[in-house]
Amino acid sequence: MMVPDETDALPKVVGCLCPDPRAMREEVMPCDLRSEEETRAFLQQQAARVIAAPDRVISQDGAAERRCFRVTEGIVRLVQFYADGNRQVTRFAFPGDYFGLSRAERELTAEAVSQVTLLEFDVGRLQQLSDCNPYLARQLTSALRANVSEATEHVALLGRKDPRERLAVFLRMLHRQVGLGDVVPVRMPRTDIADFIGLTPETVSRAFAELRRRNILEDLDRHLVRLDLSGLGRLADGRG
Amino acid sequence: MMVPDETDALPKVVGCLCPDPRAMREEVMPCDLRSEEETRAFLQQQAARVIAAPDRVISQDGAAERRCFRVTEGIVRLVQFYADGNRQVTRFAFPGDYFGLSRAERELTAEAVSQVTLLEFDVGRLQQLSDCNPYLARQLTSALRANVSEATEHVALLGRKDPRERLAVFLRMLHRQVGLGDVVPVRMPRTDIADFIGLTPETVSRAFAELRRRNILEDLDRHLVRLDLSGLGRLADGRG
DNA sequence: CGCGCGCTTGACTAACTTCAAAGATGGTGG
DNA sequence: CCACCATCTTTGAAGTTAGTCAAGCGCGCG
Repeated sequence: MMVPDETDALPKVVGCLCPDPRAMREEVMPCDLRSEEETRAFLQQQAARVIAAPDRVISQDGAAERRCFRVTEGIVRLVQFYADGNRQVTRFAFPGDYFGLSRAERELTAEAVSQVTLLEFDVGRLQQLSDCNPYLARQLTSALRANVSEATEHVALLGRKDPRERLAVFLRMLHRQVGLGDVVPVRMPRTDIADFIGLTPETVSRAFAELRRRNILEDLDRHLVRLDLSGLGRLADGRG
Repeated sequence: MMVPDETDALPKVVGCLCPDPRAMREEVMPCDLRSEEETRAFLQQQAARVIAAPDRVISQDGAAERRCFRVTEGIVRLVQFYADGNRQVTRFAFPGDYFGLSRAERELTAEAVSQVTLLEFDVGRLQQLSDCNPYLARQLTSALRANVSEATEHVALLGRKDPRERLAVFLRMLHRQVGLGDVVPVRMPRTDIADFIGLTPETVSRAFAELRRRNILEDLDRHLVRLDLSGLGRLADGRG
């Protein structure tokens, strides 16, 4: 759903600027915060806590115009639904990740993959706060940069790779975000992986089989795999 | 190419913070800038001017570790090269766009599509400046948000769409960025479009033919097309 | 213990890529 | 000014690969 009026374009700087914080003196000013810890604590107060059970919708299709979230626990998937019933999983958000910072992400549907807890913010408010607090400002730009990096890698994954390579890149991303040594918990179902890497669940299953056969992947448990990281990297980079 | 040490993670806030700009008093402080215009002018001074002829490399494969750019004129493509000779065009940058703000983008190769002029910055320096100048800070976060939105749309394009739909989404993106009414200049060659939307040049050509046949697209000139925007939108959204 | 859901595997089909060649286009030099 | 050449684009035919349809398996839950 397009919302042409709401863009990511440069907004006018209004409200709380650093040198001029007199307007809202009755509350604790973000300008007064002198450390990351204080900033974090202050943010907690600004946020609403949200809990969602697996497969529940957290925010729907742009209905939450101005809300963004920070994942505290669990995994969230951001999904684009198409008229023909197809889905595109655009992103998985893990603990610590923000989502909804950009317009395009707010137009997606956010669903809980696992049991999830979140903090919910108003984007505009967050932006205002970050004008006068460099700690928050850096946290937001950092989140956005990570977001761009991930999306860039996702694009590379989807563009010109065969199923094995796609799965390899996906598992490498997963490893980077939630890996413990060479062990990675794979909590999302095959259908979510399929809609993330642009394949059908059947093809994903075959790709898993192929990685097992090549001894790049070994199942430790239903939702836990051990990876040969160098082999995985070679495959992911198209040198496997 | 992975550079594990250089991440998009939250950096420590050091150097120029708003309330404490005493350290570097001999030069004009960004904190002193009171408007977007002054900020823009100041930035110009901070930047190196770069010119590149069509198909010339602007920055290679992460060699420019800390440099980012702002396009002044022309079109830039950000490309990922694979061992097998394949390419993925990750992004086209148009006048006004920044690129290289995130780690992943700096690891790509930037090439001129057309004759190009750019401003070149040091990312860290830009970050520092933005700590004390909310105008610049907003410009950067705005650029990053736009970046995320575009990448998100690109992912949706690549995931679950047939060639006609991919081309439709691409043309809609192009229209949004450089369109004039229902006319859009398409300056990049078919091979670049192909590597952007994850198809071969032949398939792109066939997709163009299909759009022409459906009267969604009409050639005005070699590099200029007129679009039926509503038809294009339907097709792009999978309702065509 | 049995049912349901998700994952896996197999056979067939459809779609995109590949390979090949002809048709435009623009730039250069005679 | 026109002809020629290199490059890019379009079109056609054959080949691969992932999608589709269908059935079987296994794990977890009631």
